[in-house]
Amino acid sequence: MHIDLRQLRHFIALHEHRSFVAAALAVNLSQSAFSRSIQALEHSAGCRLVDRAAKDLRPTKQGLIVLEHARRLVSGAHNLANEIALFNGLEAGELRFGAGPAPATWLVPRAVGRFNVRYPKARVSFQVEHWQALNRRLQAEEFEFFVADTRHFEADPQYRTSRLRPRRWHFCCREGHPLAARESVSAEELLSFPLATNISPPNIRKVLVDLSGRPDFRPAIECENGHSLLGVVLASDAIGISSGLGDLAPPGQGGLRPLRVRELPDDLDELHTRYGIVSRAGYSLSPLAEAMIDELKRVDDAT
DNA sequence: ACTTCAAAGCCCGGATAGTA
DNA sequence: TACTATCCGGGCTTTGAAGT
Repeated sequence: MHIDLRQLRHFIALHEHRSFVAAALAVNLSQSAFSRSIQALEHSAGCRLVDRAAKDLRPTKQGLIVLEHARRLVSGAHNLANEIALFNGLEAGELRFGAGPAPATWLVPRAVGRFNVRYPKARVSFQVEHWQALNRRLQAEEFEFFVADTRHFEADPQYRTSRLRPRRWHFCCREGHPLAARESVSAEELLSFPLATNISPPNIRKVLVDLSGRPDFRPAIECENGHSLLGVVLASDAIGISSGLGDLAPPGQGGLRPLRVRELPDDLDELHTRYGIVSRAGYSLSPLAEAMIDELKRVDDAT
């Protein structure tokens, strides 16, 4: 059987998108070229790899075997390219990863900064998105890993998760805010001000629903960009959420002030972050990805 | 040993037929 | 109607023979 990595990539894309049209689009091919690529792979294998009679285009038994090996081979090829780049250009490879809004405000920029000092020739691009979009990109092999809340992935054998230190998050307001000087505030007082936050993390959503008593609670201001939200908090009377990753400034520096809410016990599990590194199980990471994860863990440990 | 060049092969996109 | 398969022509790459 002749092994063609391009065809294997196409087969993986077909499995992920479950549509010739969508998969062709994802790999930048026309539908006809994509269809022929899958046919050529099936011809090489000497059997059907996709059950076209099934509406979800599921792989046949042979297709599942090919898929399993295809993932390993494609990942191996990527790692090989990166390792050769490491030898040839002294860390001149390319790394792409993703980050959730909260880690992207503080942890990721610091780690990327340190990484760049260590590997000045490496090209790094990271994208900040909601966890579902991060997951889509991970599955499409656009990312090697992402840094985000790991709750959605821990129990799923398709993923490998590595937890960072849990941190206490706080409601916060600007210095000079009517609540800033208070030792503690009630939920009612807190919610009398507009809330500017992202409610994607399930723990934050649960706390807000419990505090407000409303299952459909929505903040007044929502945005995926953590920096923008904290900017709103600094420029208004809105209440925000500091991620516990170093965005609170010492008093007197015009930064954000944490607010203690009387109804929330300090040991409440939902008040702690569960950030971590999420990658695909069964895929080894490139040396650059490993190096970036090391930096993320070092920055996490140092703060 | 190296270069040139034509033929063959491969892959592509567009158009369209066939099917559920 | 949406989706996959096939036909066709164009462009690029590879191969191998011929020439230097």
